[in-house]
Amino acid sequence: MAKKQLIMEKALELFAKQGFEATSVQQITEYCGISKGAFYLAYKSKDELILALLDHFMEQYISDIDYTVKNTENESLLFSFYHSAFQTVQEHSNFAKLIIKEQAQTFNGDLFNKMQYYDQLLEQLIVTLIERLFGNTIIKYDLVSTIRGFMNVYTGLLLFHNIPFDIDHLSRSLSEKTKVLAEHCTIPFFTEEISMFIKKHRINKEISKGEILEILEQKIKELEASIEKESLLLLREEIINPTHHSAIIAGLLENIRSHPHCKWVAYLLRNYFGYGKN
Amino acid sequence: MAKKQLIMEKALELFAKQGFEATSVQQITEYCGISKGAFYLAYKSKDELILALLDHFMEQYISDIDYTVKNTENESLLFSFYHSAFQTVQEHSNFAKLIIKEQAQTFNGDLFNKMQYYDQLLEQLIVTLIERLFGNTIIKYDLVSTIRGFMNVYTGLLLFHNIPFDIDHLSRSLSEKTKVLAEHCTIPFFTEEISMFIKKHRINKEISKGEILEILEQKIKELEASIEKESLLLLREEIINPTHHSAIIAGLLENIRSHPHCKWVAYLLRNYFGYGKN
DNA sequence: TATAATAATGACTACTCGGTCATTTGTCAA
DNA sequence: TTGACAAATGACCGAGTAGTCATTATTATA
Repeated sequence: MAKKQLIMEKALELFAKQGFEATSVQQITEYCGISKGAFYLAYKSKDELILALLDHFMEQYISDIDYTVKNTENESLLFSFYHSAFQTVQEHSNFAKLIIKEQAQTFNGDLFNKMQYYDQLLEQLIVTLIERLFGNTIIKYDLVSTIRGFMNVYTGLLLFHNIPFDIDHLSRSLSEKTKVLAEHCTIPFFTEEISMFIKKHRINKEISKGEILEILEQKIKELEASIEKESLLLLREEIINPTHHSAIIAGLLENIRSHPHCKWVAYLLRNYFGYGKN
Repeated sequence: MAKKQLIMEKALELFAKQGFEATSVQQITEYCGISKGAFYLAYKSKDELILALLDHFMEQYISDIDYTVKNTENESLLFSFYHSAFQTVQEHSNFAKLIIKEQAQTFNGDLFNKMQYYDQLLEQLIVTLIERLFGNTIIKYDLVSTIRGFMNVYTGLLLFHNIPFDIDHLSRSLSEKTKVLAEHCTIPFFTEEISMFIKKHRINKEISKGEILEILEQKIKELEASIEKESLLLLREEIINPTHHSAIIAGLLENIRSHPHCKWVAYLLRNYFGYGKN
């Protein structure tokens, strides 16, 4: 599906410049050098393209950060977290621009739900990170919001001013800020009550064992014979009939973690098997 | 111009729900119970309405915060700043929602410039606030970004989750966080170099004496005889031919500061006369 | 080379948008 | 009651939209 990829890449460029609404299918097809019909052979609609685009990048973003968080010692955890996040932002700056611009502004129902879903995944990641570092501090949920605030603001600067940006330095600065807040703050805004209230008003989309198997199945079909495919097959067996040592599973997950098409399924499996340094 | 006001209010409701693009003039006129023609008698175009709306609310927002900052002792300055900001957000929640949703996402040139302009005014306000409290600390510009991050995140929560929101408590919590950062952080991200770089890439729209006089003139025409009008007339004299004591000017500014139609001109004059507690 | 299967085309439809303007309605003073 | 002026109307216009589909081009197979 080289055509799908082409469309996605070119469309992303236009979306980043102009936004979803303001970019017409016509414009996309012209920019790709294909016909309108060809577009609709690849994607059923403009909306489908947008949703596919969102999935493609958010899955990478989340799974990259997740891997980093799960495989870093506490000492450098905050630094690595920020670094990984900003790294991905810089690599996929067009997508990041698009997300910032479109933010909550989307009124398309499906799109909104998807965004919220990935948003919650990121939040969950941050929560576990904080719990690992600071335990059940009273300002746990304040720290979550604070970290998100840092990420928002500095991501905006990174993307919309062409500053000579030193991500290493930024990450060091932000992890100091986070630690300082964690150690010295005494007045939380989020009470347990309020955070429960927010949690309740969420749609929790848990991914079931069946769904994971489905995604696994599909990825197995996509790949040709390779270490990755082998690993996926073994991991499938392991889900259906758990037999192996956790070290073996960890190794199998390691095999697939950096393959672009496997990142997401690796993320899902890490969570399924409860794998991680914590 | 009751018609203009009606349109603005009703349109704001729709914009907050759906965004600028997604709201048609048709829809606005139906919601107002007027005809399309009537709409175009009040505003030359949809864009003009949007710009007018932005001016109307941002002028209030900025001048309210400015007044608070300029008239609060250092001790409670941070608290008052946050409180004033969140207060206004809560009062004009529809407008705030709109701003958050539309954020940088706007591709209309004029609109973008206006947003950036008000953005810079707010930033300038925060900078002077920080200078007053912490002097020329090395993390001055980091604090600015941090504060903006706090405002963004918690404003989002305030608006999009119907939490029982205690603004007093929130403001106390955030001012503690800000102080903690100011006192304990040692690794600034913003070097003097970077902040200069950003400053350079800005369009600085200074408001001239002439422009202030123009705005004054117009406001004088708008008002009927009243203390406010009287004060405006005296202030105009003062600009053209400065004679009075600064205490008198302060008093005159106080006279007009809370009148909705004068807030903006009061803000401009406060800056023109260099009035403030600092 | 002939045939079947697949990929790609772009004119076309049905619709929505912002904006216009000839016409009608409402409101005064004479 | 009349006439003059202002306020308000909504059918209409041109431009642009997402999506369709009969037709044509390309490729693979026999």
